[in-house]
Amino acid sequence: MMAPEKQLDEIKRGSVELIGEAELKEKLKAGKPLRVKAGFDPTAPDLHLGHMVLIHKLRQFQDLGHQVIFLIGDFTASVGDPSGRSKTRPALTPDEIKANAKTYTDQAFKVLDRNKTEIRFNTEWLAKFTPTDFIKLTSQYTVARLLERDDFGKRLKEQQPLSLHELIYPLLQGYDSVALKADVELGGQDQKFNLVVAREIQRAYGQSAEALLTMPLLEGTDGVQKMSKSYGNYIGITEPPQEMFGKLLSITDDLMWRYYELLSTKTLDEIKSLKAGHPKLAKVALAKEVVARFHSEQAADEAEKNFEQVFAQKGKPDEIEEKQIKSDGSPKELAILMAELGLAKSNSEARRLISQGGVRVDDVVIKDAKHSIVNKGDYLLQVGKRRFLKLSLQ
RNA sequence: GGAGAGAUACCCAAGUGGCCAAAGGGAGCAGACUGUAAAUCUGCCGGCGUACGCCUUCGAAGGUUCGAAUCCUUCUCUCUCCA
Repeated sequence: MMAPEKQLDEIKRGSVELIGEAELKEKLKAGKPLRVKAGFDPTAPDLHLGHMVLIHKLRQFQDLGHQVIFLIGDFTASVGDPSGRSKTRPALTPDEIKANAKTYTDQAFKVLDRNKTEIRFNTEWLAKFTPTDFIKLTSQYTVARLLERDDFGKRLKEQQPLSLHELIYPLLQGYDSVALKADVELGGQDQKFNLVVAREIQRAYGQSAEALLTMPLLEGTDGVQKMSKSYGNYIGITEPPQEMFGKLLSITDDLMWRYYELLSTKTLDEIKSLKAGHPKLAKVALAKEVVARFHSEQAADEAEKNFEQVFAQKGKPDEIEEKQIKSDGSPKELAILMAELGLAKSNSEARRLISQGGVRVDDVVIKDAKHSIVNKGDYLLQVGKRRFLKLSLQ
């Protein structure tokens, strides 16, 4: 095993904060593999690059020879995390959770070593909680201290709802660490409060407090808000290579370096030399690296080629979705066709797109909102810069 | 338990009887410019119709009125203060 100091350097790389460093060092010196925990919420079945920041870090722990615990918060998910207000989450059935969890782990194992990962669900211990257990847990912490949390205080001030069960959430999450006897917990920066509570809960239950490693939140493709499915600014790791590549190239330059910092396996020196070159080249390299990781080298090459073809040379992708529509011989209004084909949400929207010059048929910009397609045959429809569809009118 | 405030379109937020499909901002979409970057500028931004227009929408359900997001009643939810 690597020397404790060197391990610490590796562990801290890219992180925001490491709490409990001294104890961690002691544990490392003891030479026993650490139990490293990170929790995930199985309400959304898809992982995106934002989750990968954490998983990437978990992988590093694995490489250092530690035991990684991939905790699926199936119980806490039903409690509802404090960030989503007033939306009643549909209660997932055990089957759905199982299915989500499988998708989750399958995706995570593109980065993690499956054989070295312990997968756990927190219903395992939380579902067995008796009222007595529950009271014992809740008596370990005071309301005032819970209200110290920014989220909570802010919501109170802004007159937003704050439910009782949300206050309890951090305690439950903290108990996970007790049940798992975690030595280290990873979490996003936004999880800091919950994580700190976990340390105290562990102490209250007679365990040594885990070290906390917080990672920055990856901004989504908009470059402002954290990557999240609900903001629609995410890059899902199961997205097709071309999609992934395109999204990565559309991020801002500043954001690109963040992605490098948090997701790339490139060394700091390599990144430095990329910074000296043209940003476009660096962005392509990033996009290729990510696509290669979640798909394959080959897919990455193809995605790049396709991209250059479509955008740099204003060509078309090699593969374009095809749809057929039956014609009765009468002229078909383009706008209506577009709505039918899903290229626009409504006829009106389609008309707007057309009159704004955003629609091409066989490479010709159509500006007449009343434009109709008369003859049967094949047409290539293009909306905006990147949406293509082959229409076969029969 | 008592008193008060509030719920408006994807989000924030104006609007207190007709001029409201509903100001403004953000997000989004399209165009110009580019490196499909950012910034900037332009247009659009509930649905249907080329348009005058029509239909559905302002927490929910009823009611008053020629006419309601706006007034009344009940209900649901949230917040604040007091106990």
